[in-house]
Amino acid sequence: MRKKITLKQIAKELDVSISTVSKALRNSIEISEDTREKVQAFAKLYNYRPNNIALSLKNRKTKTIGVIIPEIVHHFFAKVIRGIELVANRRGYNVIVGLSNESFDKEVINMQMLANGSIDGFILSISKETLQQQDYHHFNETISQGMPIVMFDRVVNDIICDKVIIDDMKGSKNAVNKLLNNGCKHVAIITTKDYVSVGRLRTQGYLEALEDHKMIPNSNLILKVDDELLSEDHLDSLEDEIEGLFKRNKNIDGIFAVNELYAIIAMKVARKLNMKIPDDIQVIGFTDGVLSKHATPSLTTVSQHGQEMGEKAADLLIDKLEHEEDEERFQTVVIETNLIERESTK
Amino acid sequence: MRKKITLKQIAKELDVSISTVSKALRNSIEISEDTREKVQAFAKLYNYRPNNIALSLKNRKTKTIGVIIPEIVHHFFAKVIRGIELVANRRGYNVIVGLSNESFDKEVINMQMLANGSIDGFILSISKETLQQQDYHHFNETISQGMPIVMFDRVVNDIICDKVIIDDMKGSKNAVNKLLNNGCKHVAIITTKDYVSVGRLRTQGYLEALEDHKMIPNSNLILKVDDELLSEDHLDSLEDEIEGLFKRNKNIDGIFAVNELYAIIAMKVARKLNMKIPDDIQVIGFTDGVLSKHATPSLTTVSQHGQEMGEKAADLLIDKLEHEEDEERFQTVVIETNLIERESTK
DNA sequence: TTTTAACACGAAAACGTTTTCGCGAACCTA
DNA sequence: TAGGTTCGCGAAAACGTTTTCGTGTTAAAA
Repeated sequence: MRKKITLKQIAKELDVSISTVSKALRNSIEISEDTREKVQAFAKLYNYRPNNIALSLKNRKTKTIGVIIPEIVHHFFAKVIRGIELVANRRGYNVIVGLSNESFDKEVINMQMLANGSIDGFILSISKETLQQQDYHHFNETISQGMPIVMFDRVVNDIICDKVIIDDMKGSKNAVNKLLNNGCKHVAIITTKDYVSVGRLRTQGYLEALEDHKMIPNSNLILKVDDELLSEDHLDSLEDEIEGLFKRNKNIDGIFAVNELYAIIAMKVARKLNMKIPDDIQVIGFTDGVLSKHATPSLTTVSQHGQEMGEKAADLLIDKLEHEEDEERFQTVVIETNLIERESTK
Repeated sequence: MRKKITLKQIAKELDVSISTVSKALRNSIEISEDTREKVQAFAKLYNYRPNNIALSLKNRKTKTIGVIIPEIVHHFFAKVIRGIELVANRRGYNVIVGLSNESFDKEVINMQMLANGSIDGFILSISKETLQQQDYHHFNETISQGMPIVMFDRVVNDIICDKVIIDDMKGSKNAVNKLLNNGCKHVAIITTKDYVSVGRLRTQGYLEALEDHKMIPNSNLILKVDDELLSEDHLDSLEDEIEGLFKRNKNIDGIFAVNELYAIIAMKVARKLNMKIPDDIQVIGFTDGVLSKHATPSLTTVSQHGQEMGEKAADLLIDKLEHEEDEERFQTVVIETNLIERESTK
């Protein structure tokens, strides 16, 4: 077992000083060609690589960015990470991942674990519990210590930092417009409780689309699902809720769901009730995941461009890290959504 | 903006030495109660936290583990990461993620980026390209530098290290047995080219199950899909290939697919050809992902327990990191698969 | 030959910790 | 009072780098 070699060991072997070795490896003109070649040959032979930790300590930057997300087994977040990793790597950064698991405490702990020198900045999406409790002190503290944060998707106005979001309202408005233009007269929405900002905004988009079409929203057609239902065991009761929605409103001919799963389950229920998709009922979901693409019929959906969000977030963060100039200028980047039309709409 | 405070600054403020501050914070008995309280109060006030990088350098361990996977937008790998993160966090470790994107070069580069002091050990699953080229020097070099590796799922015998795998052969044998016991007479398999070890093993399990039932394998019923087809654009040709399989073998009444997507597409094709599932044809997939659960009909599948694999891998690695004793003993842990029966089988 | 300049290299500090060792002061024991 | 303990604290080394500055040797200029 050959442990990693250090400058000191090279210096000793070659009977020169550490400084000389360091300079020789960095091709300093201070060092004679002779010595330089000797040192470089030796270093190559022993496969010398500078120790990252030592560099981090010296430079007081780690070239590592911390990513805190609520959940990783999730198509959207996975895509975001892929985007982050892509540009981080391209720009010479590593990515540390922490999962909050939608819990406030885990979010705080994870951030503390990383904020003590391990990383140069954060990219994160806020956990549901944090959104619910509206306790953002850990974000503000981190920022006030001079560590930049870029938030994506689930953001909040109270925190002043760079943000990457989609226009949830516009995206869902487009989707609902599509349904209405396709002739739907009774479009229902399956959404979440309001404290999830994206749920609230998407509901708003739905309402605006109706308004534009001079239609009066019918509260019976708005189903606000309790988020807990997403935990695996409760899928059945989610199904029941949706079935209830259909049965109470026999005339439903369009469904807009604020996420993929809701839409898929809605389609399942529709099928069970012998409604033909898209003839009797048209369905649009949000977030383009693997389910939308491979469901039968495949699902028309609002694409969120997770990877692009990740890339943009990473670029914003690294820009901030590398140019202290515009330290105090924060931007909110809006990624355009688009409607991917598939078989669930006409 | 209050930058993070250091021992040195505390020492200066309180007019004591750095050593005293350090000891006081760690409750050393060397320090008088007076001083201790004074220091701790000050530290608390300024929210002092030891700098991780400095600790890493001093202790020559980073309490960070590096994870290299081929792809993150993938249910199975995401589950593994979740498992890794879970126990890593519980045991005081961070997780750095690198994506090889199924490329040999990116795998090598990623490992080099991390192996220079950034992490204490690796957990990884080998990229397809690496498997194809059978070039494992980067693994061996890393190991010979004294950095432990735990491999999961896609492993290879040539490398001596801890491994976490499933019994692919047994899992698929069970699945095919299920089909045969359910009365299928002509079971086809949709698998990958042989260089993907898991594909090869699963094919072998299929053959063994046939043999156990005294059935003679029919090469027409074995479809080896070129992996490139998985790249998004080629889904259509994958569908065509499967349709060809069905049309050439009108008597197929069972399908075993070595992954979820192949199974889903097979079901799609079957439906297109007006075959009823599970009456005319029964289908079983591999890897329990979101598609299997939410497809219609839902898919019977061999569950791979990704999260458990991740947890086990992390435990193995951290055990090795923290107990140098059994440094030279390596184990291969086999996680049991089980068949999740759903609507696609009788 | 003397002064100057260029050259080649080494010493040391710094990044932020922890820990070993040493040392002075105060206290106790004989 | 002399010697020994205990107490409380500080100096310094170490982890592995990079970089600034100083210094001795040699070659060029006067």
